[in-house]
Amino acid sequence: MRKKPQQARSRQLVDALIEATSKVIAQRGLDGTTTPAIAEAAGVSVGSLYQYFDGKDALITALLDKLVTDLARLLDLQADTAASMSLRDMVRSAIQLTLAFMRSNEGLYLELARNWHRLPVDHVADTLQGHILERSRLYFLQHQLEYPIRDLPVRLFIAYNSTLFTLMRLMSQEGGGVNPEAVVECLVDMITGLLEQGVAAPAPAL
Amino acid sequence: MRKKPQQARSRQLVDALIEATSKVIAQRGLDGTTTPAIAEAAGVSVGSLYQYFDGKDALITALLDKLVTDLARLLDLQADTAASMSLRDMVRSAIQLTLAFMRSNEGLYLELARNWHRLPVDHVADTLQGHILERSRLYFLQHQLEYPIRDLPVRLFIAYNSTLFTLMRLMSQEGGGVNPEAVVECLVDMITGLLEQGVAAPAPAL
Amino acid sequence: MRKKPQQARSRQLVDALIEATSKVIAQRGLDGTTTPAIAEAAGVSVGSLYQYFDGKDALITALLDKLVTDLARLLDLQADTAASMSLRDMVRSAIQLTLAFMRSNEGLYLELARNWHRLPVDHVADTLQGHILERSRLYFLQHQLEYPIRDLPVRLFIAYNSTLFTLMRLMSQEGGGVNPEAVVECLVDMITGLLEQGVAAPAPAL
Amino acid sequence: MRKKPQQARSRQLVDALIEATSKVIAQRGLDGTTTPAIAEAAGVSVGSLYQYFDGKDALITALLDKLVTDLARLLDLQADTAASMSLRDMVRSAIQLTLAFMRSNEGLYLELARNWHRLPVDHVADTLQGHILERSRLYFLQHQLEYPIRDLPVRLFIAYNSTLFTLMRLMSQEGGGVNPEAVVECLVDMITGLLEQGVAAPAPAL
DNA sequence: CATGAATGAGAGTTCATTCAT
DNA sequence: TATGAATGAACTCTCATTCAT
Repeated sequence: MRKKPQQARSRQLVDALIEATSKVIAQRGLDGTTTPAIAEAAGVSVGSLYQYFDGKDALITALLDKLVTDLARLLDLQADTAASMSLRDMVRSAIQLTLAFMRSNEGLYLELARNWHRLPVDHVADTLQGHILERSRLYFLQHQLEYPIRDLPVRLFIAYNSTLFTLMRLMSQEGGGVNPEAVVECLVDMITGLLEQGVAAPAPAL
Repeated sequence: MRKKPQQARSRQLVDALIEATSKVIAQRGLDGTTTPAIAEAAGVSVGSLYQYFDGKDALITALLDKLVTDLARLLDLQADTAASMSLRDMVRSAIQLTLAFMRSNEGLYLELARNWHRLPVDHVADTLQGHILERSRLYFLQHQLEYPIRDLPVRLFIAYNSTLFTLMRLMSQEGGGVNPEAVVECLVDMITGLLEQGVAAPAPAL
Repeated sequence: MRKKPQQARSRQLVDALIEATSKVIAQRGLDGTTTPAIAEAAGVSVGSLYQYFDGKDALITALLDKLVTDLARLLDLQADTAASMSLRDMVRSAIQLTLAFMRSNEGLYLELARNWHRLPVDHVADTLQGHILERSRLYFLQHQLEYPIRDLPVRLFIAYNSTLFTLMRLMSQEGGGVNPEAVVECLVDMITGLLEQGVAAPAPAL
Repeated sequence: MRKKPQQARSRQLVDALIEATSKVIAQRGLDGTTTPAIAEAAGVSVGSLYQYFDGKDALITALLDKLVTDLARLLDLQADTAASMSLRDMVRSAIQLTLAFMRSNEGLYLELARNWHRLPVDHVADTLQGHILERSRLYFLQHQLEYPIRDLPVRLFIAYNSTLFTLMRLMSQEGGGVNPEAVVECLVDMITGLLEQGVAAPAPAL
């Protein structure tokens, strides 16, 4: 950020610009997200945008920073609720939450997830990974499962990448032959299995 | 495609352009792939490019069409080899093949997979899906597993999306904390489990 | 200037702005001198800047006006000291003073001299020219050289332009092959000769 | 230069762009020399400009490269003519040539000289310096003056810088009080003296 | 047919200046 | 009066596409 907003008005502007960025990404895609488009969506001139942000990338980074906060809060909430669930129910809950989240906000999160490799995503990833790891550790402890679970980071890495991409693809071709409910249920089975395998002995080959 | 290449030279030119497209994508990324760059890589003028293709998108479509053929052939080969394997070994073989494939060709396939949602990917997806479904059907029949497997399309949908994205992420941060071998092995377990569940009774909750 | 500063605070502000202008020019060059930068350096808002100055040009004009006063005072001082010197020593003294002056103030004067033609320089030039002419007249009178010297204004015009530009170029490529001491000494000879020729008969051709 | 012009038409364009650059500099000054202005003056679109030049700086560099060639040729011509002159006449001839040169081309050279420190001038300076040094060496040899002259590079450095800036200033305020002929004549005396001093013993102080 | 010159809309960015607060 | 938010014209540069040669 170039200048620190010192008046109330400009703090509003900064928020409006980030909000506008999210709208534009949602509506026109990441490629259609241009500085003119953002400025227009925020109802200000391009100049104002550059008063507070170094450019498009800075705006997107700011948006991601804001989202990661929201997301972490959401995850905490879900974790509290999920503490008492069975593993399977917890996984289902998490997946359904993710799906709802990606469907919300006019597809913003879907578009961001799709374009992850073009975004400055390290900070977000680290933060979320930390959150999830900690939450998982607690869950397993509370449920008196032996801990540390075998390869927990690896299992979680696979778990959320698999879930994310599968859901992304699901949403991208919704109405295109795959039954969403079936996918979710099957995904729940798979992820539950993945995590259980970290506790029990490796499954024998078929 | 504007013109159907009927002379040998024209067919060579078309091939050269598609080949050039793949090179440029691999070397400069999808965003850096410009028509002048493609023409130059093909040793042809931009004008000629437009003689045979409607534009950049048409070239990329053509490239994908070509790749899908190659891929199908590769899959067939692997399927023949895999016919005699246990399910787990077949899954491992498929995943390792996928990983090797994405690493090959100077990262072309990785770049394409990353940007799948910006590409005209429907045809590719349908073709591959058909291939994989058919191959799987055969495999299960040969192994005298009851057939039709419960929700086979859904399970396959989840299987390849999970695998693809996890491997993509793995490659994007190679050397960044995750152990590739462990991920692959864990992935093998997970996918094997996913497919087995279509055969056996649903796993009871933990 | 928009307003005449009548209160003490206003006068301080005006001074601070001019001072800030000189700092910014010295540090960022004339091209990098922007009104926001000046305001910030002065610890004032852009708005205030425009309360007291019509714009960037007015600020620079004010800076030059201030500098010409300082310069005239410096010249007077030097003139007093130089009154008793031989012509050669006086010339050397003046040149060394000029060099020191241009090196001072973090290169401000060098930057101004370089960009003279983009600056409102007439007033400065006239004032200095008057000063120098008067001082020279006095010097020659005191040293009982016949007066008026032939073409004194012309000789002085050549003298300071030659000196200024040669020193500017010298400083711009310091460490680049030319020996500063040798240049200064040679310059002293040349300028001394130039002035002497106004007294004695024109030198015969070689 | 980005692309090498392969067709005759584009070679013309390259020339037209350089020509346009010189016109724009002459007419609107270096600050007014923008890529749109150059493109318009050349009667082409901005895009064409960027096909052959990396930008404004590249165009200016190309212009300077072209000018240095012209200048060197001019200097050689003058040197041949001047070979038989007395030192004073040669100096006068050179100064008058410089003045005429700077007045030509609608003030282009004047504007370039004024802004020397903002231009990529190293190549030009080196080339000209080499030319002048070599020519001078020959001249002094031919006139059986002892060689090497004391501090020849230093004397030449002073000679052309003094001449250039004095003439620049003269032209910038033409009609403003200084008599051009008188300045030139006086300058001739000064430069002649400067060079003679490298041959004879240093002049005694007045 | 092949060529590559030419286009121009549109992106990102800067900064002198104004004006509501 | 002081502030700093807001403006917007202007600039540099890119690239998909067309079309004269």
